[in-house]
Amino acid sequence: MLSKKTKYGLKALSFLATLEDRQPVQIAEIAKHENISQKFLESILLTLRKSGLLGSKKGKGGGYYLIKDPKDILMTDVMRILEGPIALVPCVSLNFYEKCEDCPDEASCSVHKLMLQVRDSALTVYRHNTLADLIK
Amino acid sequence: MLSKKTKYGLKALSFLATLEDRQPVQIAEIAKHENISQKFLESILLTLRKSGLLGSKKGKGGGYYLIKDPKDILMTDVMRILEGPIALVPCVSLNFYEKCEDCPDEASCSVHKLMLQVRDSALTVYRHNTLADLIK
DNA sequence: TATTATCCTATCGATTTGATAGAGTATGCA
DNA sequence: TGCATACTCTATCAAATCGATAGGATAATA
Repeated sequence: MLSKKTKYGLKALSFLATLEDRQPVQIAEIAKHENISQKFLESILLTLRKSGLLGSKKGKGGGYYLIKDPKDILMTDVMRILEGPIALVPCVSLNFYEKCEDCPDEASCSVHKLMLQVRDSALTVYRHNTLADLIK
Repeated sequence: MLSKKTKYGLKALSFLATLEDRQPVQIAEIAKHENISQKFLESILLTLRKSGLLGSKKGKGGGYYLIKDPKDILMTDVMRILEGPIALVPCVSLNFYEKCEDCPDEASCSVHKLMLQVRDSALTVYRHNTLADLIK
């Protein structure tokens, strides 16, 4: 299941992408527009800023804004920042690899074999979608 | 993330599928072979039996066994039984559909659009894999 | 200097997860 | 019949995660 963090983050990014200019938008405005708890959204936007997708400005006239062009923001990056691993098990993760302690041999593991395919199919989707694609 | 329930369930099914005959196999034997907590596995096998994938026999010489041929057991079914929805959000689920309360219009929702693609790509994988494919 | 709006940490209740305990029930066999 | 075996079922539990909230710190604007 997709976490609400990811869901809200995607919605916030999409909203910012629909705006013509790149002027800062207040958290309150985004939260209201997307029906999201403002305080919860605060922490999400902070994550997105720290990972380099958003810029921010404090004080009057401040808010959050996209740093890059929506067509240059890949879903692979967004998903990894918000949701974490794209793979369903750590032993098939490219960016968050971990060995299973109960599994003696990955090559002969049926779960590994299946989840490798699922990961690749998801990766294909995320690699072919930018933020610009989502708001078309 | 894949739950351990699903992971263990898949491993148990795979183990049973590798056996030539369809004689009952004790929980203890499966648990030992796959390094799984026996009590936890008990509840998983019970689920698989109730959903029609496994048969069971009580008493001496009892245990669990596959009812169908491994090549007739689709991963779509196995995943839905063990893990639940294949979709990452309920609003794009075929078998567990639920409307998002915060989203006024699915057609214009960017999350919906992306998750629809992810669901379809995962479905394709699960539909093309049977239990027989996993143990090859 | 006052106001505005992000930054950051800490906490909290609810839910889920993985695991365990133990009594009940059906089967096979002597 | 009686006993051993192995699944059946319910109840419980600790730990982790999730979604959300509170409140003060910090920086920018006017």
